[in-house]
Amino acid sequence: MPELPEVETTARLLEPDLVGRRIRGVDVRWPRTLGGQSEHALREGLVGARITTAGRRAKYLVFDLERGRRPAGYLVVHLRMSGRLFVAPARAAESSHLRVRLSLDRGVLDFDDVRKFGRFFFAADRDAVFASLGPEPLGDELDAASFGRALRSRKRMLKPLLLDQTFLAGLGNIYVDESLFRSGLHPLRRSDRVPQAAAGRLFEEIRATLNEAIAREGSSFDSFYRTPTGQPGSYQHQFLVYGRDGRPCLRCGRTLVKIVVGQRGTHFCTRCQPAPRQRG
DNA sequence: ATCCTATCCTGGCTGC
DNA sequence: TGCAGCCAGGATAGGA
Repeated sequence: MPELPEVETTARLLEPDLVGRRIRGVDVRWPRTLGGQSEHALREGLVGARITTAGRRAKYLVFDLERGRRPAGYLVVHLRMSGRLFVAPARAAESSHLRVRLSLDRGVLDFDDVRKFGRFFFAADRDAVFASLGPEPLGDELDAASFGRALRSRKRMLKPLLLDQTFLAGLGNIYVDESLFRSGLHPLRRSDRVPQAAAGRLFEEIRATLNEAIAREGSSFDSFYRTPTGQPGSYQHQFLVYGRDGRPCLRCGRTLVKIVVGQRGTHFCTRCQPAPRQRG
């Protein structure tokens, strides 16, 4: 599933083909992909604009637009579960679940999305879109001490808290499970009962996990995530716990387990991640 | 404040 | 073989 590393990879690989391109036309095949925005508004925002950057905020792809050297809003895309964004030659065959196509001055930008959860829209104001997002785990506004303070300021289980994009922006189910295992923290531990040393460890393991996943262009273990070049990522080969329930822990050998927390499959080792005492 | 559930969706899988 | 039913999951909304 596209989380921070997959979105970062998508932005990086799209950049050379997209930056400098001018948008000529907009073709919407599944209107709900616009998330309530009208097709007219999308067209008004995009047609004639030039793409000047390919970046990421949390799990959103963000493309700066310009008209005559003046900033002119943003193209914002969220891949959600199964979205794929890639540049193709203008006459290439359409992918099987095409939702939006932008005609460019060179080729097309296609948004393909099997499950239709993805979003693709124009935003005049970037802050309005991202107002409720928490800090970037790889950004410089956060360090181990402030992350520890943030954990202590909440009274939630670690797993749902780390998935909460208003608390920390960019983690999803896979990288939360991996980071908790690497930190030796049980997913049901209460955030305000994590000692500072362990909080600092968690912070560093989150960053290390994300950086390692970016270096391998993300994780591809089902038919969904592929980079814009169509290649799978390779971080799935590094998974320590995700999807490994029933198999031995690579650290201690105990059989890994899977439970459901907040309706999310949660994978961990009962020995390496000891259960919290009493209720948290 | 936090938790829980439902919603959106489809393809792939299980079980009969 | 066919088919019904279930599952995965990011974000969000509404209720407890």
